[in-house]
Order: sequence, then structure tokens, then C-alpha cells
Amino acid sequence: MKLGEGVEQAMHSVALLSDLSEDSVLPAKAIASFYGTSLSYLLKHLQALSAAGILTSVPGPRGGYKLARPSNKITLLDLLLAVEGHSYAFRCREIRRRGPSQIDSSFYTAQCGISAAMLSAERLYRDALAKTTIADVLAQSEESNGPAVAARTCAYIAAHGRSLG
Amino acid sequence: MKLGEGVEQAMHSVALLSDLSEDSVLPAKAIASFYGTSLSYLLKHLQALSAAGILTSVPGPRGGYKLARPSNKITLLDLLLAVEGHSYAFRCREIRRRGPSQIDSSFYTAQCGISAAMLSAERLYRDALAKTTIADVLAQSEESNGPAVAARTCAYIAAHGRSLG
DNA sequence: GGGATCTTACTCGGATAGAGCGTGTCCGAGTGCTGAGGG
DNA sequence: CCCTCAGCACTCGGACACGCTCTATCCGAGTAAGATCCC
Repeated sequence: MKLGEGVEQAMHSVALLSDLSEDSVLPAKAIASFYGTSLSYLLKHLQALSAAGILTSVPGPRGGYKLARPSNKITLLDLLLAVEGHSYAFRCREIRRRGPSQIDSSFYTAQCGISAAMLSAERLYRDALAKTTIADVLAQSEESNGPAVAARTCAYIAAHGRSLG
Repeated sequence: MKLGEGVEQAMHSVALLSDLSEDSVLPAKAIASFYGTSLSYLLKHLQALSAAGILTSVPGPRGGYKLARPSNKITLLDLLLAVEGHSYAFRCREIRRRGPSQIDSSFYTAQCGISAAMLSAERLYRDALAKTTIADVLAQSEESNGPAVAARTCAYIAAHGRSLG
């Protein structure tokens, strides 16, 4: 029950890219520098987001990343699944059927009750994340943190963002 | 985002022990054999459950494990935390504060919005598991699977359970 | 024959190797800018 | 002075080692039953 550090990096990266004008891109190097993380490692996850259709990448000089759709259409679940994969955390191995004294499989009509309960809880988790967009998070964050933080990110974007030719 | 296989083993083990009379114990060897799992590996998790106060262990010959409290007082969350640890899956590293252009920490009054949203979803997950007891799962499972499965476990318990002297 | 004691076998408990995956890094492919050279 | 072209620097993309956690295992400590010996 542990999420990789790449999840947080991906989410913050998308949050940063949200402040970018539509016809601009921000290179991964600038994102890594802004958050003080390893560039190579961040690229790994940005590429995953790009493959999932969340980000658009522009190669070459003056290239970079930008959002593929508005931030109010990007949910935390989208980012989580893109980085960590789509499989559920709990996977039923059907150990109830193993062992020496098996009975016929037809007796096990329904799925394992434990598995059902675990997956049901996990769906609640995913539903909650699916209802929260990056735009929601940013709106709440700015409200509670005040304007200084937002000003800092805007300044950084202005300094490192690049408009597409 | 992956749960260890020990979680499933622990939960099924507790489910099996639920069918045991109060003054009896079941050795780990019998549980491992029933589920076809490795004894040594199962012991690791049964010990974790014992340390968490969910199971009671009786050493020596005719020893074994039994529930420390009734199965309707044991929730899936208890088992999950005992096996996987109490820390949350998402851990905020505060990468928003790192990087070259830090501003004073006092500006970051509230916690990170992303962290808040992730932890909030995870609490929903935990709440759902905290509301589900092993007794609930067994009741539902017996209802959907029919009596043959329950009969098998009862027979196994009768053959391998040991009453305390 | 009864009781104490010693051996024994069985249990849990903690410490110890191996495998798989996440973490971190590196080098290569592609692209647009830039400068020089020629018309 | 303007156009063409080659070189180049910068970007993303995929392939490659390292470390840690999970998986699996082994050996040691403790205990109660059972056999044995003594009274």
C-alpha cells in the first residue's frame, strides 16, 4: 500500500502546466528545476502522461509539454492510472480454492466476498479521485494559500514558457 | 499502488479462524495447508496480526492461533493496517516548496491541495473497510456460495482444531 | 502403584537469502534555430 | 541584400544499472504431552 513518488511529481507538473497559455509549452527541464527533482526521472512520468493523452509533447528546440485538454477535464484519477497503471491494488488470487481438500469449482459461484469488499472500497477511492479535477485543486489551493504562491508560479511560467511558432 | 499477497492470506486466515469455537486453537500449519500457501510466509503475517492484538497465539504442542475478539469486531481495515502498516499510500513530499525560487514558508499556510485531495479519497477507502467486518463478509459469502463451501471449512476445523486444556 | 522428572516432539518467533519492481540515470532520434556562403 | 543549405544545440523518447521492499525460507526459543525412573 504505497504509491510511487512519481504520482506526486506528475500531479504537481500538471498543476504547473495549467497556468500556461494554450499556445505555449514548457520544457521538462523547467518543471524539474521548479520542483527541484531529477529531470530524467520526471521525464519518465511526463512521457507516461503523454502516452495517456493527458499531455501533448512538442519535440525540438523551443519544444516542451502542454496540457492536451483543459485542467477542469483532467482528474486526479486520470493521473494516478497513467502513472501507476490501471490494475487494482487488491488482486484476488483465489487462495480459497487451493489446498488439499478442494471441492468442485462450480460451488464457488460468486466471487470471493473478501475480494468483493476490497474492490468495492477501492472503487469508492477511485470515484472520489475521478470527481476531483486539477482545476478544483488549484482553486482551493489558491484560496487557502494566498496570492503570493500563485504569483511565483506565474512569474516562473512567464520566464520559461515558450509560445509555439 | 499494489497490495502484498499477505493481505489476502491474512484476511482468509481470519475468516477461517472465525469458524473455530472460542476455546479452541488452529495451528498455522493447518491454515497453510488449507489454503495451499507457504507455512513460513503465512506465519510472518499471522505474527503481525498477533502483534496487533487481532489474534492470540498459544505456543507449544496443541498450540495455535485463535481470534482475540469476535469476528464482528474485526474489520478489514484492522487487517490491512496490521499487515501493510499504518502509513498512507500517498505521502506528500512537499515538492512545491523545493526548487530554486523558494519563497518564505509562511506563505504555505495550508497543506498542499493535491495532498489533501489524495488523503481525503484514501480516508473514504479506509472508512469503507472500517465498516466491513469479517462477519459481514462471511455472512454474504455463505449466502451466495451455498452451504457446500461452509461445510468443507467446518469439516476441516473439526479435523484440525484443538481445544485448550 | 503413584508421583516427579527427563526426554521429546510440536508450536510460535525472529533473523536470514532471493526475486521483482520502483527509482534513478544514461545515451540516441528527431527537430527547429542559426550562422555562413553564394547568388 | 536575400535566399539556400549545412551545422548545431536543444528537446523528447526509449533502453540500461542500482536499491529497496515483498516473497520465500531456515533455524532457534519455549511449552505441554508422554515415557521413564524412583519411591
